[in-house]
Amino acid sequence: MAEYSVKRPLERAPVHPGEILREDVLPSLELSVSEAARRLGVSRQQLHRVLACTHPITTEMALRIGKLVGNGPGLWLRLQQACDLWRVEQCLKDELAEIRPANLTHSQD
Amino acid sequence: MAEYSVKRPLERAPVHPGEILREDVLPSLELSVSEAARRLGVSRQQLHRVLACTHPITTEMALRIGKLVGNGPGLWLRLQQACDLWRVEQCLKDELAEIRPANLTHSQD
DNA sequence: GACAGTGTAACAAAGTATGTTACATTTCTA
DNA sequence: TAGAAATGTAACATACTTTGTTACACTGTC
Repeated sequence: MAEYSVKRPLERAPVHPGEILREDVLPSLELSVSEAARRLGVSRQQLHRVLACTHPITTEMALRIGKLVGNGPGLWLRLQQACDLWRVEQCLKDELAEIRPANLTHSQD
Repeated sequence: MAEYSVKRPLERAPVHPGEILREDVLPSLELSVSEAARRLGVSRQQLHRVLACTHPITTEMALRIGKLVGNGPGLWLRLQQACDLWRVEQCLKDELAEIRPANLTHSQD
């Protein structure tokens, strides 16, 4: 049986939302980078950085893109969060290993 | 009938995750602020800022807290994201109103 | 060839998360 | 009651990050 939505450590980095935006969304909307940036109200370079996956989709960016695309900010934020989580988890692996989970000293009353 | 999980603009700010941590989680674990900070590997002041809801739970913080509490980073990140979204949406309301949703010029082939 | 779109880089500016230090207040305890 | 520990609060410095601006080279297309 398949293990649906089982959370386990990812072995590869999640897809950056900028890639989806560049590969799928903008082409299907027939929007150029320049025009998309203009309509989003950000600079062309900033959008380019996101599409090149060198910069994250911030909360502000997610709101803008969600409005332009029409699906809201949720999807873009979730994708970005997965990327952040993976990256920070790598950097922090050693430090996290030293945090001992706290257990309740006695059951709730 | 209740409107389960219907996404509509929130009229009040969501609860900051620091409040839940301070009011419910740390007390039930019988952890003082100082000891929790020590076990999390952060400064007492930094944890205090989170508990006082003046600073956000970053991805790094969520990983630390999730490890200590035992439930993983997801819950804390979702709560924080809701706060971020609400705050940025307020500040950006005027700018977002000027973004016209892009519609497909013709149906997919 | 002119021109618009794109990729890339360097730089500055603004914001932010965090640690450190300091001090006052509260709470526990011996 | 005196002292110690925990807490709330503030100021400061540091490092990092997001963003805009400017500049330049490289495509395409008309």
